[in-house]
Amino acid sequence: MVGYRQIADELRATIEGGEYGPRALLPSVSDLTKRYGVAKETVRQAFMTLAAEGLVQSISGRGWIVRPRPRPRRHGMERYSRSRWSGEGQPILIAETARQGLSARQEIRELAEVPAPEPVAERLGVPPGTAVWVRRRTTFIEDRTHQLADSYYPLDLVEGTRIRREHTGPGGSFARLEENGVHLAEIREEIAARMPTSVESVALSLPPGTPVVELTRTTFGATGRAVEVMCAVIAADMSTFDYRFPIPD
Amino acid sequence: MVGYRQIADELRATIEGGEYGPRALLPSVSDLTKRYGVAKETVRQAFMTLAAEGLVQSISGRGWIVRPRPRPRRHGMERYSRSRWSGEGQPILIAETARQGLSARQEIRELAEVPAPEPVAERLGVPPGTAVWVRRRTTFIEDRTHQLADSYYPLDLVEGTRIRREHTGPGGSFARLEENGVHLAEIREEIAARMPTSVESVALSLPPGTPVVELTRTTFGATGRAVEVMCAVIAADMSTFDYRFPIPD
DNA sequence: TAGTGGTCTAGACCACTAG
DNA sequence: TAGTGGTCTAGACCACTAT
Repeated sequence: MVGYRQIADELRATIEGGEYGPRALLPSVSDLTKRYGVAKETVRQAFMTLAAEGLVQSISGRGWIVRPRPRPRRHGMERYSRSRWSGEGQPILIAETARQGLSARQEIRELAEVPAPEPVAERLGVPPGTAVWVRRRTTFIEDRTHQLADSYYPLDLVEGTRIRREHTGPGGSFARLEENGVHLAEIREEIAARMPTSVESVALSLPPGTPVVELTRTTFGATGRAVEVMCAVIAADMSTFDYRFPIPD
Repeated sequence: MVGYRQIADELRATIEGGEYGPRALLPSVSDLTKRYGVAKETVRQAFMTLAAEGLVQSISGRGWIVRPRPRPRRHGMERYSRSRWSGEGQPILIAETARQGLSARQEIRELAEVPAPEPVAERLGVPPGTAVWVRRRTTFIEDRTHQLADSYYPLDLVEGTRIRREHTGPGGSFARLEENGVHLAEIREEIAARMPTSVESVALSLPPGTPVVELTRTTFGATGRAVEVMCAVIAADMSTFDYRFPIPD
């Protein structure tokens, strides 16, 4: 008896064998029902299995195609280089993508004073619920939604600065923090991966079978104080992260 | 008309609302078909949707449960500290998990001389296809499969060392490389996330809806030569990665 | 308009678990 | 043995695309 697994396995093998390139139209469901002598739902389940693996994608009214793999953008440590954002620099993300020949833009979703969520409070070193300033923004690369990023700041550091406004000015919020007397010294990045919630899936227009990377960045001043915590949710198929460090003692 | 999306949305809301804790048994499919007045397959599709999000999991003969989220293991840079593996140390992974109060073990899947795959050759700085030594191993944490890790070495560095054997001895392969005249200096880690292939899914016994993290580690000697490339595939729900670094100039 | 996939039904048979 | 989910069928109706 032919089952959906077998059909999925054979389709997977032919795709991975290179017979169908990115965006190539696969045999239609009704073709396959005839070829295997099974019901339509059985073939569909095979396709759904591959979709959950991120291998294929259905296009309304056309059929199933091999899902194109976007070339991922590299997030290296050098994107934080002081020389890029001090002086006349641009915000980090925009500057960094421009260097890679990609267009990028961002939209502010919210600017507000909110109680610090627990993971943020912990990293800022304040009691949970302490009022903090949040900038919630959505960034786009080549007009595809790329990440949802929420940056949290202690209130005293953003008081009277352009961090509270939509446009933070040349060099972005890093430059504004330094103008406000904070010398930025160190970055901590924590990375995890998971499947998106349904809200994120819509907001990032993720095809089924695309995980997200959760990046939590904590920025420290020279005194060791945490001055910013950014929580970002990033489409995994558009990103790789790159770190270099000496072997610790 | 009640569709599978609506049923999925309502189930998701009650789960996220905390009504059902980890491993709690959800209402059965036949309960829900009665409650919503729909066919069995419709309810099943709702559950399948949530399974792909990693929220629920079916248990044969029992029903659908809320999927427990394993507490992830933290991979910090300090796991590479020289003091941990020089002298009488243990291999890095085993030592590191022991510090976190977890049992770990590893099984060697293959020890062989193979042509370097392209990504490995590129990082080792050799032409693709150059013969290299590979150690393929599977690691387990608390007896759950945790990662598939393949380490590649230039042949001249493993000649006559215990890196070619199943047991590399105290301090693991890092210690053996240093004995062989390489002073280890720097680590590069590249991280990406994706859905597992079907092979990985079986090998790591991943529940549906669990992504994997691809970690590519390159180890450099003091002269700048790449002396090891490790390609690891890790269950994402068991891992977070943690980096700290000074803001570059 | 013909062909594509998306959703849903009502019922069948299976393997597995629990009492 | 009764209840659970897993798979499959044959057919229905829908929205969408291409021509």
